[in-house]
Amino acid sequence: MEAMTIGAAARQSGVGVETIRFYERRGLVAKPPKPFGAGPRRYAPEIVDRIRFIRQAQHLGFALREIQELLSLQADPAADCSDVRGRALVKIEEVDSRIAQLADIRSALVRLLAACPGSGALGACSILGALRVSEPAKPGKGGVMKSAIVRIEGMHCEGCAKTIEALLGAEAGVERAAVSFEAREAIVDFNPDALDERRIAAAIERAGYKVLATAK
Amino acid sequence: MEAMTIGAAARQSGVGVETIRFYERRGLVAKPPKPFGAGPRRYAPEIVDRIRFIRQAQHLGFALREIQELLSLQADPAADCSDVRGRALVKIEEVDSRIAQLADIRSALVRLLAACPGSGALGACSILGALRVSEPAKPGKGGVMKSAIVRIEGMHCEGCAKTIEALLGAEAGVERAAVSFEAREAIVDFNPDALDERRIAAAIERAGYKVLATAK
DNA sequence: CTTGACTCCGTATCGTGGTACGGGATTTAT
DNA sequence: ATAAATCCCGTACCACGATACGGAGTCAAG
Repeated sequence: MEAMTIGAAARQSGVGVETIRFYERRGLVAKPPKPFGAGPRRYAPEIVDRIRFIRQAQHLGFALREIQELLSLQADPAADCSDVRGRALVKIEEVDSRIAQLADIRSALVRLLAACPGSGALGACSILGALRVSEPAKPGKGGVMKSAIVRIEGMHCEGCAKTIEALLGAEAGVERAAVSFEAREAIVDFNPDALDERRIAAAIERAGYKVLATAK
Repeated sequence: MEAMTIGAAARQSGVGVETIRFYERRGLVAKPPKPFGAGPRRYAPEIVDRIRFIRQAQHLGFALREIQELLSLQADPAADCSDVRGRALVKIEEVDSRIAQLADIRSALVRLLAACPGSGALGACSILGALRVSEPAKPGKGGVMKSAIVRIEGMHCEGCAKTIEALLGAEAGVERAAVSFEAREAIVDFNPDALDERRIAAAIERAGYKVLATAK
């Protein structure tokens, strides 16, 4: 196996012909020179290794642009192993933050599910309701901040208080939320343009607690 | 605030004008009819709610196509809350599998890092070497699995236990995590190449609980 | 000497979620 | 009255990683 056509190279490296051409256009692999006269380009077996390298790195979450850098690093005599190590570290951090982000999404979804009655008319669907309510809330755009004290019934423990706090904190327009299990109340600072007491109460009730009254 | 121009609607819902037009093209929001004679289209205030709904759902990981379905569901008198619930469940599963995939990537990267000398010539770089060779270890390929029992302080209720469990499950390298509120402990099976007890403890403490000790 | 398989090369298309541009009409503020 | 802001509408473009298409050339086998 000394030199092969693009089709053979594609089969050996497990990608499509078009993909190799695509990598050539992107500068990830070299395009062999046209043979004298006519005939197909001849690919050296190293290209297969190079393509496998690319696919491996992709599996690890590296983008083609980053793989390109790894490959030039590989060709650079002045490059040090710590350069590569650094890139791996950065990638781990990226993966971590993506995971954390997904974990947030997950817990928000779980929260919605937990508050959902499970069946019945859509008008009462707490999931759709939660989606309807919230808002992006501009960060402190000089808008007046309002404060509400909400009495809550049905908390069992400090953990419930924390749950409600997190819930309120996630609500759009809420600047700060403090829930006391002992005092059975929540103190919520919020942007009145984005939110009102009714909505706050609704958010708490959606989580399965009872709101007694709100005071300014 | 009865009807507004597209610009006002955009400001109120926190998106750009172009985005609203884009949503109109995608059929996510209705395009108000042109007023008789001349003048800008007039948007009803409901559009703001609808756009906020869309953004909220996006935050939860729903694609625009899926949001479109949620919106039609909302308009469908025959739709049931359980339909919505089902979609949320599916989305959670998607999020979970994406997290699992990222966890695999993470542990592969960590493994590479662990084997890396940290500096020196690239020829000897084990990371590049591993990429050159094929195939990252498949999960459960005889890799030793370790088990740890972690005593936890600060759980208030069964919900706390579930929280920690989900958290640990999302940690890279964790194969299985069971948290008992009654026993005040977590049993974690994990890949020792990707993780150790310190990291597990750190993950739990990050969530606000206290770890007492770990035993093999 | 024809058929089929393959190559070459440029260009177009996909899906995802938008953003940008440009020219003309109109509305609002001064 | 005029300038600045907005609106309208179509179209083009961004990243990302490919995949598809079409017409022409080349090659080996039957």
